[in-house]
Amino acid sequence: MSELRVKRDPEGTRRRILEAAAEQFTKFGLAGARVDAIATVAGTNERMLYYYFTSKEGLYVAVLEAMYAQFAEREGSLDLSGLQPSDAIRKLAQSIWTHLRDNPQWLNLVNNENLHEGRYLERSSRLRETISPVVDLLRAILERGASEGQFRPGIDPLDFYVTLVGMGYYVVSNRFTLEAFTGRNYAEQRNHESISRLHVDMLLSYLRPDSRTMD
Amino acid sequence: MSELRVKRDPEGTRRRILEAAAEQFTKFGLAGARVDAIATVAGTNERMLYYYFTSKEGLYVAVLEAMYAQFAEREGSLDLSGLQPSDAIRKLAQSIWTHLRDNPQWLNLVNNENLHEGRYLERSSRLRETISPVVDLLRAILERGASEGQFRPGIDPLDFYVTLVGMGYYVVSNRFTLEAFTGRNYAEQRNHESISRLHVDMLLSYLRPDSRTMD
Amino acid sequence: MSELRVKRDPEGTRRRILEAAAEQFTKFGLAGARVDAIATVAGTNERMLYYYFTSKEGLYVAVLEAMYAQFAEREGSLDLSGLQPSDAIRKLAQSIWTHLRDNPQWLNLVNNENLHEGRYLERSSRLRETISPVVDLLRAILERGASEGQFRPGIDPLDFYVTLVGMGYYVVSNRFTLEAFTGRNYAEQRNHESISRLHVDMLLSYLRPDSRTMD
Amino acid sequence: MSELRVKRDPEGTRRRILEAAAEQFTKFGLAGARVDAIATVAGTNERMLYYYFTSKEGLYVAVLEAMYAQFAEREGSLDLSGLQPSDAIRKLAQSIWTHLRDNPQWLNLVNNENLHEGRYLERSSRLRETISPVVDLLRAILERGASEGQFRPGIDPLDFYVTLVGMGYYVVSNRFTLEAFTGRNYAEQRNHESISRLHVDMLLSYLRPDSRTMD
DNA sequence: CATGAATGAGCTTTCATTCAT
DNA sequence: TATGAATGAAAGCTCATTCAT
Repeated sequence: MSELRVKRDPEGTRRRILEAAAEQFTKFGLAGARVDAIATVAGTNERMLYYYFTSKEGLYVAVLEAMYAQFAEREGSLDLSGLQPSDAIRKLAQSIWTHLRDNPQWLNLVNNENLHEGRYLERSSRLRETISPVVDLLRAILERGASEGQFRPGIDPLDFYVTLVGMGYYVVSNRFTLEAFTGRNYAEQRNHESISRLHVDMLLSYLRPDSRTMD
Repeated sequence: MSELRVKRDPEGTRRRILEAAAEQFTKFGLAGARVDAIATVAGTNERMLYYYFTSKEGLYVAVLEAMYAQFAEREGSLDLSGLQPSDAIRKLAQSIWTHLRDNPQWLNLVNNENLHEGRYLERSSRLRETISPVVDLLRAILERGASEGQFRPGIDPLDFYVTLVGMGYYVVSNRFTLEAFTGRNYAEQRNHESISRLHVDMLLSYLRPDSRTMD
Repeated sequence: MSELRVKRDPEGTRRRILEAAAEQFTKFGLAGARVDAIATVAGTNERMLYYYFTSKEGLYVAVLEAMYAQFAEREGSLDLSGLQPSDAIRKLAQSIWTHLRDNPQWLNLVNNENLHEGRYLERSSRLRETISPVVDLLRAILERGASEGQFRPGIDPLDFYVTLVGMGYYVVSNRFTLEAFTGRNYAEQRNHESISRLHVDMLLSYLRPDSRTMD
Repeated sequence: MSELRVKRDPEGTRRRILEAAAEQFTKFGLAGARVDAIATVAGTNERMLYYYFTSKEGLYVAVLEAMYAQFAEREGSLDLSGLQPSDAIRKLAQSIWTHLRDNPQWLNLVNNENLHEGRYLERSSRLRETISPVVDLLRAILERGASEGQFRPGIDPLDFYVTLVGMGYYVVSNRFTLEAFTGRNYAEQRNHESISRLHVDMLLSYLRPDSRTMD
């Protein structure tokens, strides 16, 4: 917006619309966002929005795809080679949680998508593969840990991954209602670190081979 | 709707509006819900909605209050006396998770409230006390477990509670996006039980006094 | 409103509604006034308003009648006996102008009635006689002045009366737009007195028998 | 309305809306006028009204400005050069009164604005200068008349102007209530001429230098 | 590629009024 | 006599979208 405007700049216009839409959809949801506001923020007019994305919903799907792509790229570039299994888990968790904490708008979009029962996600093509690399990575770590006798065997990597992500997701996504009820703001550095320590502890306690005897 | 309609029934009208609003707000969010649809579902006309709740937002706040009250009532009535500490944790977790899984609309409302950064929750009065009874209960269990040498000492009950709730919350709230990416539907009995088992295991592993040496 | 409320007080209720209606109609006009606001100000409910006055328009007509009656009563009680013709004119004018200045809301009502082309005034019965006593009074003064050689003869008392009233009416009724354009506020004592002096001068100059030669 | 419609005609659309609004606001006042009716009369839809004028009130202010501008233009083009002072007064008065009589809707708008205590007039910018040219003109006439010994000296031109305008304003603006009470219709040619003669006589009688001795 | 003008449907809200007790 | 509950119509305004240039 504040950047220098070129007269005919198709790619730039498209990109600015997408960025503005991302901002508005994450702030207000699909129903709450205004086409008019998106155009204004993008520094163009409503017509262009339809020119490039066909409809409000089309634009919403485009934003969804872009954000998932961005998220996947970030997770895919994680290098855990040469680490002890427990350290690898630690680093993986911290990486994901930090990313979530630093991109809370992203969570709004995901929540919105769940409100719509995933309808728009289905509409998009390239997806499923988005998540698998990280789960594969995790599977490898768990297997290595088990074979080395450090982790308990037989853990489902997908459930474990979902649990790990959920720990970071919940405290960020629900930071406002949580603060209202607990008086504790989990977006604050101190509180976030403190509960993250708890979460790492919990994950690693669970992975210990002897802990299994308890249940 | 299908219930017998009495001609003059202020309490009934009010209640039906509230129920219809709860349904619509949880389905579509504050912005997405239509006043007109709420009135129709409630079997009355739009005017009554303003008669009883002043505005759409006023109605939203009323729904929010009602749902939180309902949630608190349910959690408050939990009886864990006479149970071993670890069994008490198990029962508490199962109770909360079951409740969450059976009331997914409730989570939509909470997510919506987080989208609004908790603005409407602030507007309501009676709150904070809603959560404390359960946390007090949990604190007592943790202390008893620690004094009996079964749990590690020094655990923050609030962080532990948030973690516990979050485990159940995340898989239910995000069931649609999770299914899109993992192919696994956590609303299904089998998957829900399986990951719940993982979560209980994890909580109890963490609580074991010797697990602490690991980190 | 602030007076002591009796439980069953038909006359009081009716009177309070009428007073509240007068206030609201003069402030906002017929279209702008709100039935709901009238009831609130009157300290009763909307239903009573319909009980006593049938409709909003019925109430408006009642207010109109009441205010005209009040105005007529005031003018009718004027005693000009024993005064020199020119002094009688002076006193008559001052009396009317002061009354207008002190009851600007009344003018709003009259303007409103003119906006409606006098439709509601027609609906009322006892009227025409309202004005005649003052005009009769004025006619008598003019005739006496003429027969005594102080006033020019042949003046139409009705036109003269209309002119006289209009002088006071215009500066009060249009005080806001006049101030916006002239910067002079004719509701202020000083300005009102100054222009009133001009008006009296003008009326009396015109009445002088020799002034007629000029035209 | 009945004119030929061009498909894309921004200026025309804007103008037609303004004209329709002027008609409706003068007929029914700000509160009484209907946005829907304005759009229909303008031969467009309600949306365009907001497109060009932001809100109903915005449109009202635009109408106000347009009508004042029109009024000012008309008065500004008056040529009184080469006339005897008394004839100049006569011509000025006749010009203003005729204009008022021929544009009674304009008076409705002014009355409406006074009902609103001039709130919307304030909102507008260019104003004060609207009236001054005519007052300057009048001041010059009065001074010339005084220096030539035809008029009494020391007359305040602003008060004199207000009085002059008021004479024409009152009988037109209040023609309906006046007819209800006096039975005389001042919009009719005969009656209007008759009272106008009285008014001119009165103004000139007052201006005569010797009339001043009377008071 | 870009944009101002135009549209109709639908939104939340308010209105005057009537019903039932 | 008094009042809370109920209503339908319509108000002002906003929405996503399309047309014409």
